[in-house]
Amino acid sequence: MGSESLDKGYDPLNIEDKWYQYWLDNGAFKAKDKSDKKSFSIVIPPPNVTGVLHMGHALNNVIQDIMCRYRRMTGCNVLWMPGTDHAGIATQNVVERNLAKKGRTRDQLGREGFIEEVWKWREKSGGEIINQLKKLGASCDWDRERFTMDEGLSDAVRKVFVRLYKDGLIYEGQYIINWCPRCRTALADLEVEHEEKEAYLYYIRYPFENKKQGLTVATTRPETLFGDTAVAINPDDERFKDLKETCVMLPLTNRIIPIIKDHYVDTQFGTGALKVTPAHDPNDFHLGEKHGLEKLKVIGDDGKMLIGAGPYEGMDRFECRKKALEELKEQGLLVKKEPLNHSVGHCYRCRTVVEPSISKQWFVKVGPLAKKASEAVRKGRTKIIPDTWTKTYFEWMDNIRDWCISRQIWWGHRIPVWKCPDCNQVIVEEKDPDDCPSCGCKKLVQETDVLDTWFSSALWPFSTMGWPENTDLLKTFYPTNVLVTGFDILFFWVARMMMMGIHFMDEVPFNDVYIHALVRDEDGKKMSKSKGNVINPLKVIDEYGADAFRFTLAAFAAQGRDVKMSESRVEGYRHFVNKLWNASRFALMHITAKDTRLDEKKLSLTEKWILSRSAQTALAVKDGIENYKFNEAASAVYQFVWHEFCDWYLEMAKPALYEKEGAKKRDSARSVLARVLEDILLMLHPFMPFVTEEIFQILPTTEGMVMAASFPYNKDTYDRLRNPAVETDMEFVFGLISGIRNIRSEMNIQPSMKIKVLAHTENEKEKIIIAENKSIIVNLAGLESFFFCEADKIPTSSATSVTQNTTCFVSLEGVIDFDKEIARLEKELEKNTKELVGVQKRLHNESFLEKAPEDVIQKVKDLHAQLEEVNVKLKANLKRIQEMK
RNA sequence: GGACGAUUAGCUCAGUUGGCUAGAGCAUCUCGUUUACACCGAGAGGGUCGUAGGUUCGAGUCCUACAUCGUCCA
Repeated sequence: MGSESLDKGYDPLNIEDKWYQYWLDNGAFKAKDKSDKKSFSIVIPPPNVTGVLHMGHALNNVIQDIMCRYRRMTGCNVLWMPGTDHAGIATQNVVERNLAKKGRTRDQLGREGFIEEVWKWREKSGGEIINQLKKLGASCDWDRERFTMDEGLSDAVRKVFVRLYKDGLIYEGQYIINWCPRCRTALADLEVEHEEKEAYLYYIRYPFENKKQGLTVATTRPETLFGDTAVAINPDDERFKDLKETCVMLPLTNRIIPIIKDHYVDTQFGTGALKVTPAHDPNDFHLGEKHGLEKLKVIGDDGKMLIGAGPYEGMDRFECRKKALEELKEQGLLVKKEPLNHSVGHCYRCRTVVEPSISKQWFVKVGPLAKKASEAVRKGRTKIIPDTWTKTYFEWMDNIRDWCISRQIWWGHRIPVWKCPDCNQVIVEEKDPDDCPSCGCKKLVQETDVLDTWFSSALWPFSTMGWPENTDLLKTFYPTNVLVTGFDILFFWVARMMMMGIHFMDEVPFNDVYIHALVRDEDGKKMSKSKGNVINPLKVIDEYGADAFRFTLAAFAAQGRDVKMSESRVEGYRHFVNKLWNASRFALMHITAKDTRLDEKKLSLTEKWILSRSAQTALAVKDGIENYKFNEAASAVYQFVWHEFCDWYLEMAKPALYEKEGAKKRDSARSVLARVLEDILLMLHPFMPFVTEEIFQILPTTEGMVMAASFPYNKDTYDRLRNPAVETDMEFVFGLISGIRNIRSEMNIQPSMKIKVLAHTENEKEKIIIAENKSIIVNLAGLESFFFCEADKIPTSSATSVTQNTTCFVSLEGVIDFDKEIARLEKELEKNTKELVGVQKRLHNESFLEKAPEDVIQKVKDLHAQLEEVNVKLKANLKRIQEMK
């Protein structure tokens, strides 16, 4: 299926779609309901059906995909369960807006007609995000895709509601809740976003009955005064100790309200007198309950004033604030106003200022559920990573308030509660009842509210696997291994899944929760449409390819730190994809189908070295992915591929590959090249699935698809190939080459000019390494000749570089610049001396020798010997050159 | 007001249980088209690791305080 030859540059266009389809056709993403293999499962955080792919989704799903692809390569039966969420309020808003364009409203359609309209919308344009996830390369088991409004999931929702109700964990009650006057629905506490706003604190005088003086209260919301049913003061407040009056007159009305005393009142804030509006403020609500005050609702569900506001009835709440203030001023009751910053709650779906309002709603009593969910994390049955979020989780769980689950919208799971109009019987059942079980009345009325969307998403880990049936899927994959999510829905979703999972499955929904960072713009600002700093992931994919984009996300996804995204970074990693592409192109010029046999006993130093490094890198990638350190995995493989494989190994292998050292060496080089390249493709595949599949399929030495291949780490191979001694020897060779290159560069010797170098060393091992790797040094340092020389035959007119015990003399006859060489050596000597002094200081410190561990002391001693050796040689070289001048 | 996080090279960030001569990428400077790649190669410069104390033989790493920035909660 591969192309016949590789183009000079990598072009992701076409290639990506081709392989994605190929994987689908081959069922590569499919999970088995039952299998002998080890299972690994993740449920996707279901994106809103209204959603379009943004950077947050991209990061979230790339991380999941990396893990899933990796686990498949280690032989697991992997389930990545995909789906979308019906997003009650958001979806209803979208469909309503569409209707409005046609000049229609949902009320005109009626409930059933409107819901039909929503389903039509969903068929046509809902779930576009699923296709976008495919562009990313997400390897979800798409045949199992679920939607929270599907029949099966809806049944689960109903069952859960009924059971919780019967367990006494769901109740209906008249409470103060957060009301969005635009969405016309209740919101949970969590769904309110607080924002710091500049406003005024108004001081309003509430006169005593004799119309003299009175109490001055301070408020930011004067329009609520119509709902005041008391004024509260602190009984300990000195200012009011002589107060005789028990009542005040409520301005702009003719009502008289009592003065109550309560320690709750903050004597520091405002005037110490607090207006109490139980129907429109959560704190006042509790104060009202305590003192048996009337709860007078004066702001309607549409945000307009109710009859209690007298002449202002029907006026918008903010307009009323303005008008009421004017009137108060006129009457001389507005004492003063001062600027104040305070936080104002906004609807998280439409940004409208939320109105705390009293209303009849359904609640989940979360206390008992939260306790178990909290315990599960405390006992380590679920681990939150990074650990810092654990504290946040506990804080929320331990101070949790009941969860308002009813929403006054139409799109969602309708609450399975019926009331009998005749006998007021409440019926809560899984199946729609025909008649009242107590009086037989047939005109039962179903609750009109629907459930909070998060109520159904809380069931996601088991409802998607077929619960309440005890399916094979559940047996195989529940609890899931890990949940990957952003911290913004830790409470909304993760915490609630924990509660529901434990309650209904008797088992936590996931072993690990990995919380990743937020994706921000390059200045670290949150991306938002209004700021105009949004980067569209699909555009990035179009321009740079999904592989480059994925690798960028992985490389920047360090734990606990936000990802700052900019296109130039993606561009950088596109270069990496291209580098891999070209290295493969080079390899393909040499490798044939026969080059699969690797004789590990007949390898050269460089071959042993690259195999050792490859083994080490595979381990680093494995560790990185398994420990959620994706950036470490990514950078390990990046460093290896670019700077070890390409920069060193390929260059060193060229003479052998071009058959300058005989057929045997050529074949060995070929098979090592084939092997290492294959390992690279395998370890890169979780990060860059497309380009690795393309190359893998073209390589003559590989079979099948890279997606189904085995990850190149296992303990036996690692122990056999990893060789630290070889790495040390190789580094010595690199040191020699770099030393000579440095001289070439500093002395402005053109790369095309071949030079003569002599080496002197007293160290036998170094002599052997040099002799064995002579041709490599000659090639990579651009030498004309390279020989050993004895101490008495040291060339005079040469620049020198010291590597361990070896000194290289770079012959510069006629072209040597003595001053330059002296300066160069002095600089090196200075650096060396500085280090040497530091090390000596430590070795002369008795407490160091006494208290430091043995291995550390030995290390320092070795280092000292090394430095001293080099020091002596540098000095000698310097002296010699100074005498020459 | 409470909680958490950040502060390391010009920029973006790594840096395990303290053993470091503090790393990488991008950017900068010099040289160079040698048949995988100029989306490239070779070489170089650049940091008193936010500030002040403390613990320790030894601190970028641990502790305390402060400063600046950011996020969440009230």
